[in-house]
Amino acid sequence: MYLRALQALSDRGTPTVSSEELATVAGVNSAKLRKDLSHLGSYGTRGVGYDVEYLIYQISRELGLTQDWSVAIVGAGNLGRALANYGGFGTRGFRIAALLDADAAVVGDEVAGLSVRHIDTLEDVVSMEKVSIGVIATPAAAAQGVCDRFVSAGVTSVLNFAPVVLNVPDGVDVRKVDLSIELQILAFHEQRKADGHEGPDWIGALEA
Amino acid sequence: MYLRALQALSDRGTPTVSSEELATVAGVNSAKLRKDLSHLGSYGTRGVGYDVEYLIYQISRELGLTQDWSVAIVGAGNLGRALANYGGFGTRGFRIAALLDADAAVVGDEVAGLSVRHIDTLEDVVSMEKVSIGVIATPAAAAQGVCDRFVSAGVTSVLNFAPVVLNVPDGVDVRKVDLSIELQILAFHEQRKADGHEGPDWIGALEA
DNA sequence: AGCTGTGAATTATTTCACAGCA
DNA sequence: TGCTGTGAAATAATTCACAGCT
Repeated sequence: MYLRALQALSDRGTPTVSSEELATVAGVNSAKLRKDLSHLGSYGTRGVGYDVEYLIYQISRELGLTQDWSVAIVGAGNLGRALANYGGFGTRGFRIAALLDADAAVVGDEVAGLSVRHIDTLEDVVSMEKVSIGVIATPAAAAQGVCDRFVSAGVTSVLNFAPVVLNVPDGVDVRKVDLSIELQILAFHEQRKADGHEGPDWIGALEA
Repeated sequence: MYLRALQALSDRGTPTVSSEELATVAGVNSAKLRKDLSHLGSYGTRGVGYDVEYLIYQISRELGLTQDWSVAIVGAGNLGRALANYGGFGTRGFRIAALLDADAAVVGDEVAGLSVRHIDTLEDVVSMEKVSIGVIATPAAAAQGVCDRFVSAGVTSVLNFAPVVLNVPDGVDVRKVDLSIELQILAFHEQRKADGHEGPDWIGALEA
């Protein structure tokens, strides 16, 4: 969160920022921001604030973004292609090592400078390219199988876009992206607007 | 979260569930689950548990998912098409009312049973189809312009996939989906595994 | 003077533990 | 007996407020 706010400031050429300013941009209290940042170390200067570039570097380092991570995407449908073309990855320390698909008809297609490879090469790709994160952008039915292959090939982090819950052994991290959740949150707010804002007062919980 | 867990139980045909079971599936403490559900009302039965279907209905109603919401997607690139084809929407109370694009070359394409319409019809689409949520799946440069048009057409909820921060007037909700955030979280865990789990102990904060 | 870093105070969340109902 | 619903207790997160550095 702070990193994104800082990157926006950096793009704008801002050299330093106070906890007050950065907190406002990030939408939190300035004392909380200072306490959070203090966990990383003392990177601010009293009377001045934080050096934007230096703080970006420190947060990036803490988050493990100063090294490059290789990512393999399985599923070269619209979602897989959208992900491969997604600008945010390349510039944020992620390298798309390969785009794989089970359908022979799309194998060989050029997407984002990559040639789509057949799913049978998954194990080769993982070991050759030292893939540490596997992205599953397949139909629901294929997801668990792909996940199992990732895991046995040694991948321990999986990002799942398929609408199924994946079973994995201990030590493997799975994150599930459910695109309808965001719509549900918007619909909830939309309903509240229509209701004229009456109703229970525990809604703050959803703001995050 | 509870809704998704309940839907999984429902798919499996489970008729009732105890707070203990549902809490385990959802990954929380059972007392917390009971307290959360008690905010909606007393829908459980002592000695038995919760009726899965009834609880799904009650939560859905509270979240505003029992009415149908019309959604317009702008941007018929890979991401827009992936969203239009995303199974989760139709079955969860969201109707894709239209898919719009500025490029005349894609206008008229058939995607997920819809014909891609030209961006100039945005205002017509919003009023004719009573669109309450606008989805922006355009390149970054076009996003703010599309957002402005949504807002002046009366849309008060926007889901933004473009990697820019949108400016909107008060009363308009924007949610930004940043696909690289999920990778960053995985990379962070991946780094910790590689480090042999030493390091600061405030990492729990990222688990959510 | 202007800001950070941080103990102390406050506020919120989570969990315990059990009364009471089916 | 087996569970929910919920006060009370414990724990955690946030904010205040200010000492101390530049």
